[in-house]
Amino acid sequence: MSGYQLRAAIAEHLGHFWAESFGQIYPSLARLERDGLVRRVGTGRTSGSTFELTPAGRAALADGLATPPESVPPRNGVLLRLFFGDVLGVDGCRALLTDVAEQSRSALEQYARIRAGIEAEDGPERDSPGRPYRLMTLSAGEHSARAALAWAQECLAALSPARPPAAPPR
Amino acid sequence: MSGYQLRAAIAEHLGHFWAESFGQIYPSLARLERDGLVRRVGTGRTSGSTFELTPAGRAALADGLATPPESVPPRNGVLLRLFFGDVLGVDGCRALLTDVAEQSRSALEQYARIRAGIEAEDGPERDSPGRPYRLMTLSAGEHSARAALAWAQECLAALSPARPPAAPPR
DNA sequence: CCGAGCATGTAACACGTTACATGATTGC
DNA sequence: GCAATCATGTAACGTGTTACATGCTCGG
Repeated sequence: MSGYQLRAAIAEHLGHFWAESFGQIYPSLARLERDGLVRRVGTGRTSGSTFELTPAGRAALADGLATPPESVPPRNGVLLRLFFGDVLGVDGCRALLTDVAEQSRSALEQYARIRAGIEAEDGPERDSPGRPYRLMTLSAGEHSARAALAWAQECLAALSPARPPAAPPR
Repeated sequence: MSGYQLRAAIAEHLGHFWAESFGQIYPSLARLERDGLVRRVGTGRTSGSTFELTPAGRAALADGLATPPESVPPRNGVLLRLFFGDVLGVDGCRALLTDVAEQSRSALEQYARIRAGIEAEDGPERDSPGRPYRLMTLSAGEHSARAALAWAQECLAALSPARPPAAPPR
């Protein structure tokens, strides 16, 4: 692939859990070529060149995948705001939570479409070695979105009714 | 609080979803003092000085909390590795997933302890305005950890016997 | 007296994004 | 011809981490 195609492929297939910018991709591609891990293989559809993994590159990939993922220090802006909910105010919290719920719902819809697409696959695609793993990453998104939705709804329920019920209008 | 105490408080109370390093805290504290948002209030237990929010600082805090949280581009090392599961190999994937399951379980245990502590609160603590919000952030961790655990178990089940992965329930 | 914890700060470094500059090709 | 898309790369900037340097004080 070319750098451009690579970015498009990453956005399409890994979009839910990974992102790369051009500022990362092009220098990386240059470094990989210098180190003999990818090879410039020809000119693409327009003017750019496309790359492919060398055997050494494929080995380096397997190696990199085998290293344990480094845990990043967490930074959840929603939870931080909610933790200071008494400073933010109930309305602000509600807005935050309805947003989470909405985003979770729309993520779930998108995942359903993707799942339908994968499950409709037929022929050689159906037996591709990567298919089970695509389904697993998809399932991770589904679990995570369902959990976020359930949580947001639970919090909204806890927030909405004033526990001591006000006198109902009559 | 002093910068040191601040870091300890963040690690203790926000540890599941936020982290700050000294390299962040001290320069920030200096900037906040320069801008009149915090005030140096005295010497702490040993030799350092402690700070408190000024009224302007409290207003700025409320303001900052009200701004919508910026969404960070996702970077999930586990899912990235799993996506390339056919390159990584089944054993590597299993190791990844058992790790997720283990970490989720231990997180759930810790959350249970924290929940017990909050629910055992009595007297003035029980009516503190921040209490419901502490419970909400805790609940977020619980939902998320449960979802991660369920997902990991589902994937492990799909991986262990030579069997096509079943769609998750629901 | 000494080690552990409290406390402060800086400097180097890595990372990653954004914006910008530039240009080729293709379809209308 | 022109807009959209494909394509490449760099430079500035911000952010955050890590490691280091430093010193106090309190309990044993």
